[in-house]
Amino acid sequence: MTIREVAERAGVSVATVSAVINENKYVSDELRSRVLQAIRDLDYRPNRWAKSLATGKGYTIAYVVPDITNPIFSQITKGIQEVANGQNYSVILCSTNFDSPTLQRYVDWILEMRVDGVVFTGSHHQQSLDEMIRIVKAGIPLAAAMAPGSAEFVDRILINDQEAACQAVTILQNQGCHAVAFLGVSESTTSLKRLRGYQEAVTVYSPELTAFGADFTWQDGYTAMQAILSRGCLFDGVFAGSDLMALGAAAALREHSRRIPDDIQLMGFDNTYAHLADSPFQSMAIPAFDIGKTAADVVFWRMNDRQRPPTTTTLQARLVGPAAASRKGEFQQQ
Amino acid sequence: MTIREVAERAGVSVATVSAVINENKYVSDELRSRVLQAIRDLDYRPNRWAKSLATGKGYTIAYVVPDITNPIFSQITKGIQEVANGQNYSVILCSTNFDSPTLQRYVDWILEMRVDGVVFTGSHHQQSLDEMIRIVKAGIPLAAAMAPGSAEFVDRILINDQEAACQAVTILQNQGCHAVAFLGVSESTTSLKRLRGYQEAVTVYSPELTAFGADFTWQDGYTAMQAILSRGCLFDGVFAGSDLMALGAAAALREHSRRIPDDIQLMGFDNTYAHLADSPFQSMAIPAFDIGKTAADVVFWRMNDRQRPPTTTTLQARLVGPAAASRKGEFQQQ
DNA sequence: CTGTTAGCGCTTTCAT
DNA sequence: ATGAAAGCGCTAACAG
Repeated sequence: MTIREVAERAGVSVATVSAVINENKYVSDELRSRVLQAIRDLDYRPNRWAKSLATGKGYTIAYVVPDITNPIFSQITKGIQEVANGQNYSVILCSTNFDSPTLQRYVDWILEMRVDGVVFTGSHHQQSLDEMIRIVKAGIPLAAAMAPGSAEFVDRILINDQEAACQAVTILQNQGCHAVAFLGVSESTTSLKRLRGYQEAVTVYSPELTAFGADFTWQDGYTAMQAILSRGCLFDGVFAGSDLMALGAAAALREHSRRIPDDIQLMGFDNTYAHLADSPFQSMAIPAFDIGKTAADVVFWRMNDRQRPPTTTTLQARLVGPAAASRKGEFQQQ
Repeated sequence: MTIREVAERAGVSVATVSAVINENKYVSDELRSRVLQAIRDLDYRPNRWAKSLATGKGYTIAYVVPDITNPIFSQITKGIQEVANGQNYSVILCSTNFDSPTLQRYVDWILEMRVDGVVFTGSHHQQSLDEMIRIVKAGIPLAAAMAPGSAEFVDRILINDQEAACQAVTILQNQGCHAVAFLGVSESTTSLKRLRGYQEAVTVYSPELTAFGADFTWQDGYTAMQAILSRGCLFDGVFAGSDLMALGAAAALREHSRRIPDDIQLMGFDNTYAHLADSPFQSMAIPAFDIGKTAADVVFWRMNDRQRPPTTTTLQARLVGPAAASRKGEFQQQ
């Protein structure tokens, strides 16, 4: 089913058919309706490959992400989709599963596909930076969402980690906490920023109230909390690096017969699971959907101005309390 | 950067360059190395659009999904990716957010893109069926994962809902439960199958031990559990339609001072959140990753045999208990 | 207003 | 073993 067949059937030239489809040239009503009829008769659909080849535009943007299973990242995906689809672009998902060869293959593919733009959420590993460089060098607009600090050569969308952490701890203090523990992740620049915010908020910084895991998982939260508990120091608040860590911490606290929120105030980060806990806790919500939207906006914006120096957009995390939390988890199977 | 420039630089014809790249014709070592060198020098990458146009193959398969945020669906995505990438195909994500126009736009797009295959997870609404029909009519191989029963005209990948439900209830009974309550979803064929399995397992079927929500959410589980509790009938086990429902049910039970698992044995379905609960419960795990893999396999298989009548593949749900559950939730931020 | 035609970059006979 | 050239389906000057 080609444009030529449509043209023949309608008794016009291919140029006319093209003009009708793209509505970019004046065509008499007479011919237009004949063409439209032929298109319907034949159930014709323009071939995107040919169109892209001829125009040099693919109308696709790629989203590179380490793990689509992560709720934050799938929310970001949604945000990207929302604005991309609004501009008639489609989004190609490149989920690398934290695997180097996979990441590299995807970037190769992105380069071959002549994708119009890329949103990138990577890790702090060097490879992420290298791959971003390859994309940028190829002249493809790229926005890095929640990128590590070292990615200043590219448009970035960040959240106010330090400030948010400071706010979170301050809120706990205002709610009556005298000593807030901090559960972080070593080797994470994000966690480091939050630690700074924490230090900013506490009047005196006691290292024995902090503990660090290898990652933002339940297990890391559990272990870190145990570590602090075993030190025997007093505390009445806990600020965890992620909701999953908070959940792990809650389990550890429970084993030590500390009650939430009676004995201990718990605060998570990212608001992915806070409302599902037995004793719902507060959490600083990462505006993941908006991050996605903003990242896509930045990509489109960059498409029209390739010269401007790299930009940084900072979005605000916001507190979500047990009261405010909607318990309506979305889960539909069919 | 075109194949012609590479050819000129290497002092050969474009046909030779093409042959070197695709390794499908004999080329002397001499020329091959000159070509490869030129490719490196120019950092040349073949243009996928042109290639696809010339060959009629796009090496992409699309995954249509109502909501990528749903952990089950993102697991399926991973499975699809795994096999697709293994065959050098890429996966395009079409997340419709349960929105009709979006779904339609995506299918239009799939048709224009001349995608090589489609994996479809839809709802039980008529539109899903209609869109699947459009795709199939266009001659594109399509596998429906967890599709409603009415989609027999297409390759399907299902799970043994009825049998799994029967097993789940039987397990509860073997663990000492005398009366198991059932929390389902009205208007869901999946839930209906599970209800049948439930009925199969219980010796006497008491409708007052069942309740149905509008969806598989926390809230629905909470409300349904409340409904049963308010009837005052005795029960010592609960089989919920999803882990989220189970979590909601747990909250309701807690409010009525019923302890898990001391007073009540709780069983979820899908194993998405069971291990995160305060009192971890059992759950029938949906093999989502395998569903994705199988669906993709079926698509590839269908690509090579378009005549064979539609197939149905059934995968087994399996029990995951609190003991077996790994508490290592995956959650990495950066 | 409409049609002719030359590409877009790659593959693939078919000669040589 | 290599190259010339004819497409793949569409767009966009350019002519009329």
